[in-house]
Amino acid sequence: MSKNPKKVKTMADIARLAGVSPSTASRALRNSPLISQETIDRVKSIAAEHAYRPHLGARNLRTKKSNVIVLILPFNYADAEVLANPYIFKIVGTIGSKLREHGYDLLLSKMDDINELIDDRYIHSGIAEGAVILGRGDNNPEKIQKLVRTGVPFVILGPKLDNQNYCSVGINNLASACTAVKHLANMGRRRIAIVSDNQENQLSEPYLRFQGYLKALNDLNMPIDQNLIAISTHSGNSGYDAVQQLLSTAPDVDGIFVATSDVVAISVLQALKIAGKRVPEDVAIIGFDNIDLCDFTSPPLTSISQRLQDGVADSLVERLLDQIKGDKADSLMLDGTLVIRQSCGSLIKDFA
Amino acid sequence: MSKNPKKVKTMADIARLAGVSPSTASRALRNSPLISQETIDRVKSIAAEHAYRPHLGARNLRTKKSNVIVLILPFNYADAEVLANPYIFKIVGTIGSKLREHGYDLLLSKMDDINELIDDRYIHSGIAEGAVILGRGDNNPEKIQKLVRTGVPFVILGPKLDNQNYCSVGINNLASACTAVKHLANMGRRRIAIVSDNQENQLSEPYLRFQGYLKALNDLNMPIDQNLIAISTHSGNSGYDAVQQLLSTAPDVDGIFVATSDVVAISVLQALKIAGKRVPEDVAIIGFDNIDLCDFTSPPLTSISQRLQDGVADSLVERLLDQIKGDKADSLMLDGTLVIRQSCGSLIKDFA
DNA sequence: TCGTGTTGTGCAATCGATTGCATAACACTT
DNA sequence: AAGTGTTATGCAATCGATTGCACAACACGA
Repeated sequence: MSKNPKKVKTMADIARLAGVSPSTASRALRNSPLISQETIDRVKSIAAEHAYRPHLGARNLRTKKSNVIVLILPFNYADAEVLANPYIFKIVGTIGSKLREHGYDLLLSKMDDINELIDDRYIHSGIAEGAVILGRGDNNPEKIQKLVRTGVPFVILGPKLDNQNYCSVGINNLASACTAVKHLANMGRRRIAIVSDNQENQLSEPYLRFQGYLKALNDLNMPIDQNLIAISTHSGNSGYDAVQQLLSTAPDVDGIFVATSDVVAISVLQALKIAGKRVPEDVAIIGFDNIDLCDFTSPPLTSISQRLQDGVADSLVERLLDQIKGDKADSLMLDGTLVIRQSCGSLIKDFA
Repeated sequence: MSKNPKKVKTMADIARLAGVSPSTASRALRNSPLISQETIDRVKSIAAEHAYRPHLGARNLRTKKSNVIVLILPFNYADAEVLANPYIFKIVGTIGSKLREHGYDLLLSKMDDINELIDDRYIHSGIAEGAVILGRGDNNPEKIQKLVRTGVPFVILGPKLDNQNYCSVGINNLASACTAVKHLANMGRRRIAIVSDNQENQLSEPYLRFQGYLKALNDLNMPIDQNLIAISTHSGNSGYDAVQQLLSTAPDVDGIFVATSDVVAISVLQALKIAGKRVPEDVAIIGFDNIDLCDFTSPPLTSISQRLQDGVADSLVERLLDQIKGDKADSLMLDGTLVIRQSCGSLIKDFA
């Protein structure tokens, strides 16, 4: 509309055009009760006419807010393996959506060095106000404690640990794994294997899931057999190796809990078929994450939902914003939900 | 180390401790040749001792740089359908990784209103310096032209259109689709169907892929049969409906080019199996995107690679940074690569 | 000894919006 | 008419780092 909108950039320009001071213009644009309605209307209409937008960098500098949250991904950007997991993507989308409702943008980062990233590079430098950390990854407790001491607001997506002095939101990995394994047993499986990834870190999710597996067997008075334990990476083809191993060491395996992820579970499914096993007739499978694709494998894959849409994302965002406001935030741990499809041999279609 | 690191926050603090002026401190920290080596060393060691980090918001305000690029996702954050597509995630990871190498961070956004987002909310307000737009989405050419006129640096990931006056980087969708269909024909298929999504926008990728399908049939002197044309959404189960339709209107279909995405192609694969069709013996399939999962379906899915890792991401980032520097950037359109696996009935394992 | 360079530093303005404080304009009471 | 409020506005400092310009200190040749 206007001939040269390029000329009008700052609030001072708007103020000049409206015949008021910059402070009045600032207040008018923010509907300050200090300013008369007449002035507010005039300033606003001039601002609108020139498509004026405040410079958020300048505002942020003054107000010490940035309206940005860093999202720390549990891996290197270039790490195609884990990045290919649709579950991570779902997390990004769901949490991003919630944060946006509160006026926050999401900045992507990776977990090369959690201290460097959060403390120095992002928060103290004014880029972001807080962080969402997707899982503890390989970070040892000391590293997280260093982060806690900086006072940076953050929430970790993951299970709550014993004596934890920071905020996390997630599902009970141990209990959920236990539920999955017990379900396989309830369906009549007696030789239940686990496929899991690196458990070096005793506080990690893989470790907790493995403990859940052990607990279930223990509760059921079933023996623990090393031949039924296989290790995977997060790669989409690591299920092949795991199946090969299991079929050679325990050819009578009749159930597999794939604790790593659904992505690996799907490759386990394929590998079993290639090996001539029927799923679920010969071998039942349960995965972890409940990705959308579970509905479309054959047979559809039973899996544990981390309840992103169903409490976790909302609570996580709420608790992060609480901390930014200066309040303390408690951790939250929900029970995972077993979403039953055909791969586990159940006839039940859905499970409350 | 130091007793109260909290007290030292700004460059003025460092300057005071070093006994120099803030300007000298600033120059020292940036290795200005104006400052003596002795002073540089002293200032730097004091800064290091106090773990000082410059406030990037303040720097950005002064230098008018933000080192942030907005990534416009081709859908609403909350739109689970498309978000579940692992291909999008791969894009984010690959482009994010490249940008990081150049010191840029990635801010996520969605394409609710391309004008609002880029022109007002991000670039002119100083949050970001440029944008990467994942596909043209539903934006009509006028909208993109408005964006062009604002002078905002951006690159669209997608094919180059005729008479295009802005920068895009991507593969030739029409030619790639044509290649796929011709490959099916070369494998002896004579009743080749297409599953494609919304083609309302005549400049969109679905439209171009459909044109490629028509061109291939035309080049091969094969008839165009409306019964061989099915529409899908991006949902992971929309392949079911498409297959149902095709099998009823054209029961003799022996090849399907799933132009929408591999995610849909996978559901087409499942649907065919449920319908009792063997793949590739009865029906051959080719998908689009070449997602990692293609290796793990049964049979593995032949697909068209958009060459993200292989030219597209690098070129896109390079051209965006050129524009930010003030240079013009040409568009680039590569040929997609047909990655041959078993689903198309080929015996060839890989294709150069 | 007086210019003329060279080198190193500091002053103060700047980026653009916000905000504490002062004050002007006006009404209204006693 | 003087005093007390109320309402609306402007001045100037501020957030923290950067940078053009001025200038001090010193060396050097003439």
